[in-house]
Amino acid sequence: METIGFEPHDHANCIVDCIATVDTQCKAQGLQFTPVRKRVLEILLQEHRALGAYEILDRLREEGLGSQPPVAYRALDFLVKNKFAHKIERLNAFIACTHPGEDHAPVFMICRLCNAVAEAHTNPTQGQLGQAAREAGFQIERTVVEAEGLCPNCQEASAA
Amino acid sequence: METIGFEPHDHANCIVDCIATVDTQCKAQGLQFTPVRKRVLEILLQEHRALGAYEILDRLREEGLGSQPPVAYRALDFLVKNKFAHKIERLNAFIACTHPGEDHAPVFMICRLCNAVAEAHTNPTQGQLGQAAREAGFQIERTVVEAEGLCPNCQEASAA
DNA sequence: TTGTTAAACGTCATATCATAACATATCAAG
DNA sequence: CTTGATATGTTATGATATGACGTTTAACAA
Repeated sequence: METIGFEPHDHANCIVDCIATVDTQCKAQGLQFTPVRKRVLEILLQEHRALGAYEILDRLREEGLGSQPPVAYRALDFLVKNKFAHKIERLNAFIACTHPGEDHAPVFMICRLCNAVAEAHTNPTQGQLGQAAREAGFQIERTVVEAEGLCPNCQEASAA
Repeated sequence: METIGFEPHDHANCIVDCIATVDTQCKAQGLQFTPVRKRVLEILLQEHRALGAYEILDRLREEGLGSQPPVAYRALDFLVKNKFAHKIERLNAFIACTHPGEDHAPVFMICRLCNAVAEAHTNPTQGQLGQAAREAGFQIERTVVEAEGLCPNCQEASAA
């Protein structure tokens, strides 16, 4: 289980790499990685926090890439559907995926102070949720797993 | 780990019992279980599915108990804050708790066909989410765990 | 009982999040 | 270079949620 989000890292590189990976995957799968879609993913990648659709729309508008809500929502739908981004249900907001395109069941940790969001992965059929589902005879198709609390940096800051 | 929601049960009784339990707990904790709050909980208990705030508001309006959104939202806030009800983030909707007042970390299974919602409990600090949090140094305060899929009844129905 | 204060309620207005519908434009394949 | 599918631009509206403020009610001490 690896987690990306709270530690410092080579951010410029992470953006470039991620865009390149998605580009490759779109070509391989016959998906159109259009300018709006690419720009939305770049905007998401620039922050390791969740952005609301209208925050994204504001930036697109400044750049002349679209000014109406459906423009942002359609790009986000594309990214989410293809697992290049995720929706954080608790925040009604979106975040770039740290493992673009891989079929996975993400788990999020949301810092309530700095709004950073870290993504980790689990196997949904294992663990307590999987056990509860088996006991209930429930067939899981998708999972939403989000924890709110304090990231390591903000724990230190608030202890001081 | 016990789960309530997909099996048939004595529903009238479950409503009465739950209201009585909440009533007792409110008295013990000095909370005001007002008519609007009680009625909202009853409305939620009548269904084992999640109801939107405006669905609840519609019913309150029919009964003359309030007609503006804040009436419903304030009652729901009270119920959620005191763990007498939960918000299902994935649906932006609310459901009565099956273990009113107990301090617990609920887990939900949402049937995408019949919209039934079952609640189970886990220990958030254990399991894969707890492990991911420990590895990341993240301090969990609240969790949102929701699975979407098919309940036992709808699996049978769709297999037929 | 009454005065005081905190909590709850009624209401209006508005903020925030999201999509339906339809016309136009672009792209990939035959 | 046409055709069909996909993507975009735009208008309008639907759905979810909260801020603000005045009034009412409840809890409680004097």
